[in-house]
Amino acid sequence: MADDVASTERSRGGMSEQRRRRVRLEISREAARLFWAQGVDGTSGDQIAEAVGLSTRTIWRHFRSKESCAEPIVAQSVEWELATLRSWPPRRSLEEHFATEAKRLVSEIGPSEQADAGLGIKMVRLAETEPALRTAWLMACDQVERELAGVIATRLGLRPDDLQVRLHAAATAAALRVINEYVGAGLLDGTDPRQLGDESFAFIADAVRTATGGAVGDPVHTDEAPAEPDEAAPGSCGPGPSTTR
Amino acid sequence: MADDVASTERSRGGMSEQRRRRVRLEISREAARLFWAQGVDGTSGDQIAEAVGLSTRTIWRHFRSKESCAEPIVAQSVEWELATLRSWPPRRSLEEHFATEAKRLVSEIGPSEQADAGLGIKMVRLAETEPALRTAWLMACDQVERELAGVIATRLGLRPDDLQVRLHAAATAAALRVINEYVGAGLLDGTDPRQLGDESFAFIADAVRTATGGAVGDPVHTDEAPAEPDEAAPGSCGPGPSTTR
DNA sequence: AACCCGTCTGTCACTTAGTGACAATGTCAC
DNA sequence: GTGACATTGTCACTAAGTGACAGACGGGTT
Repeated sequence: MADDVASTERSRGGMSEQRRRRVRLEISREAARLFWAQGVDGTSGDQIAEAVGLSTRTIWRHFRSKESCAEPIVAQSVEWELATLRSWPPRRSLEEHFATEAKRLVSEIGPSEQADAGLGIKMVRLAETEPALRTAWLMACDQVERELAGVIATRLGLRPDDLQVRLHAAATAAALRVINEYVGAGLLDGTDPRQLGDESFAFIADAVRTATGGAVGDPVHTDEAPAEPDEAAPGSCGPGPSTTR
Repeated sequence: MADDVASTERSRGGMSEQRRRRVRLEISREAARLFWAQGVDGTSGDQIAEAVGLSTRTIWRHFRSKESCAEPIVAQSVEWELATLRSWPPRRSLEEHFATEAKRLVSEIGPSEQADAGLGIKMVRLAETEPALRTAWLMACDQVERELAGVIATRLGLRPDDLQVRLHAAATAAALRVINEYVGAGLLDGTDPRQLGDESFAFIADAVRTATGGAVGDPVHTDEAPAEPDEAAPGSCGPGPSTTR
């Protein structure tokens, strides 16, 4: 918690990169708290600035608009899914990978992360009624989509801007968004977090397979011998969901 | 062409409903034209008002924000897809329906509609770089998603707020969005519209099947005897039905 | 005709989100 | 230390958007 900025890169031109993200996150926390307590319209830039202890001008230096103040806290709430997808080894199935990563996550999470996650869920909930916030949420999902395109492209051996890849990424990201909204709503309504968490892993794996027509989800063979000639023809019949559980 | 407002409903409170939509569309046309010519930031509310021949105050009476001025023209550019999905008879396949509707559309389209469609495509293109406009585009896609939920729910015999339906709708809407962006970019780059049009129909049908894991796209049997036992269990473990709600 | 009534619109004053410009401070490199 | 650069604060300013009031249009009643 001490001001140890030693080990971080600050190659040239100030302590940016890392410190900037911390400041943005700090602002975002306060903004989200106020948004949830008083609504977006009921919260002014001056209030946010005062709450975080900075001048209003500095707030606008870090965020281009009031609503976008919520972005970091929202982005962080999907960051773990993103990181999980990013670190998905080619030779593992989605279910396996999510199961192990989820375990690791549960053991590593601290109270601060938990609070942030709660704020993120609240922002997603607010986004359902506040169009201004919906932008922030959809932007975060947009980012997920972009990252997913990279992941999927790698697994299918195609380029990230390939139309098929983009379609898969978009469908998957949309499904993830719906699941996040569903799980978030459940958590706010008091559903048992543990059960909901377990459910959500199954949901995610299932949704990814479905949204990509079964093309993404199974282990892939990197070297050669595709052995799955069905991925190019997205016909009606579903793929064999080899539950590697 | 004449001011025949007779046949239209004006059940309560003035000629609204229809006239209001015309005014909004008129504003939207000019706004889109200016946005494309000078960028969003380079266009002021006063300019839009002057271009359309109204006072600035009236613009804000019709639109809650500058960017949202683009919404009607964007919404109209996806309206035909929406209408096509909406009128999709249960017993037909998606390919059949889109093919006949596309023919009908080509014969019915006029120069005004064509101009509007061009503006819509330009707005979608602009949305890739102008975050303010991206909101309008994503909002339109959001509307598509909602309508799709209804369509899919009907075809699968489920409720529109069923999680599975929402997942299918979200994935499908996302795929449609990507196709629209792809086709729009192609049109602006000078690809032959006819060929691109034919392509897009195939894309859409294909994408809908893929995005829903094959659950949506085929004719359905309304009365009974599903004859397609694969649609209920789209993945490994069917978590959906046990909604703890 | 005059009259009323409701809606739409314009004008103007006003709040607030967001920017530009400049000065003050703080930090690193030397 | 001093100079270069980045961050922040202060203040004046533009532009988005709202509230309030008044006039215009239009249609129905007598």
